[in-house]
Amino acid sequence: MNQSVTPYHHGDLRNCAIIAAAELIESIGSYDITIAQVAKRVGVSSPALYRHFKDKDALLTAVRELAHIGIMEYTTDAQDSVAPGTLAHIDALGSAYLRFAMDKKAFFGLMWENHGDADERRAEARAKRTGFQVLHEAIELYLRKQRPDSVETSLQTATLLWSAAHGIATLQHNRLLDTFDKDADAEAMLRTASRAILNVNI
Amino acid sequence: MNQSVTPYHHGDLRNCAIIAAAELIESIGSYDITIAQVAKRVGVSSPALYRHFKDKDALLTAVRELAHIGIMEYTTDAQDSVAPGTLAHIDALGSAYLRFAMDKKAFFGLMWENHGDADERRAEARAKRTGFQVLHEAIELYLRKQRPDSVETSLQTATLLWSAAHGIATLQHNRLLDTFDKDADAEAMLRTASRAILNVNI
DNA sequence: CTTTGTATGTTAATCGTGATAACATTTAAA
DNA sequence: TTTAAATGTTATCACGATTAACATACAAAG
Repeated sequence: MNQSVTPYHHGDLRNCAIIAAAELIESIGSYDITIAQVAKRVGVSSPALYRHFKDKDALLTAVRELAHIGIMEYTTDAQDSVAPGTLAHIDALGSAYLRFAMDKKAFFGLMWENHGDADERRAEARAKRTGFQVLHEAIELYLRKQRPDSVETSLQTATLLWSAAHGIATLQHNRLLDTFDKDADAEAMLRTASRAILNVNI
Repeated sequence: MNQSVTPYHHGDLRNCAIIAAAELIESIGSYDITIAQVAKRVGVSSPALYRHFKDKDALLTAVRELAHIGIMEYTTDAQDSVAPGTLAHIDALGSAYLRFAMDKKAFFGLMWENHGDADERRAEARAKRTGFQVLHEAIELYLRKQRPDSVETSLQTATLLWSAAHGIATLQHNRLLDTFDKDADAEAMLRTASRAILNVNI
């Protein structure tokens, strides 16, 4: 006869908690959230979350995974409209990175926090490497076509370009680009950097 | 007749607290410190610190100022041994930035946390701009001598080079350079980036 | 079916930490 | 001196992360 309202067992608490945490982070624009807030959002008591996450950091690590998926979506979308291995392809990847950093500020910040135990760290490093490889392949393809004599430097070039993109994204994220150059345009900067590093005349 | 041991009034608590906090941060390699730890280190009760700092963040902001001074020292030292406006000068500045990031990991991380109220933010932005101007001047001088037709781009160039340096420093700080390219060498990367962005043949 | 163990929730309680309140001691100015 | 302003001290709070102790549901085994 019980109308089965809010059953004792949630059924999918782990996933719901991760999503709730992500929504919360997005809505307040900061990853400074509390377990209690997440629990409340899912409609469960705080300690319940500890059945699914070792500690608060483990929950945030799970959210970081979502963030990685999110940035990967931006990346994938960006690639849809460009020809593989072109300069436009590389630009699109950079642009996607910068847009993710600005659109999802809190997630972007969270992704580069490094906490968590050794295993979590390893898993994250893997996720980042996977993202990196997309850029690496685009650059390798580009070099193969345009600068075949420089193909063997593709890894270093990709690492350098990622660094440049990351630096621009991070400084913009901290509102420092404006501080240095009030007319700074992150995307234009990255295009300039790409061309310089790929040694292409504008 | 009192042997004046630990007088009631400390005398210079504000400064001592800042230094104690900095030492603590350096010693544990993290800026995740507590007011109580700092108070204990100075030999005073926790609430005493609140007579000198609005809150914990205000203390950390003060430590950040020290960090800015520290990076400025690295920068100044770096300039001593190079001729102004040369490529070597620019390299030296970049190298100083990277070395500070690795030598003083916790401080470097702390410097880019952005918390604090509006005033504190403004003060920090000013400090960062001051540091930036050192690079900007070096680049302007360099361009004036080597690429006079590009002098008017000095601000954009400086902003871009800072971004590259920051990206490299940050990724190295997070152990990601190794993840992407196990043979990555931060200083070499930055030199490559500088030359590419300044459009100089190696 | 029931029994029973495991998974998963709940409420109560602990503990660390930032912050404030209320009170004490110095210092310095009137 | 007397008094006000600074600067310390010892309670105390509030909050948030955990953990403890207990409760309920589900699922496998007899």
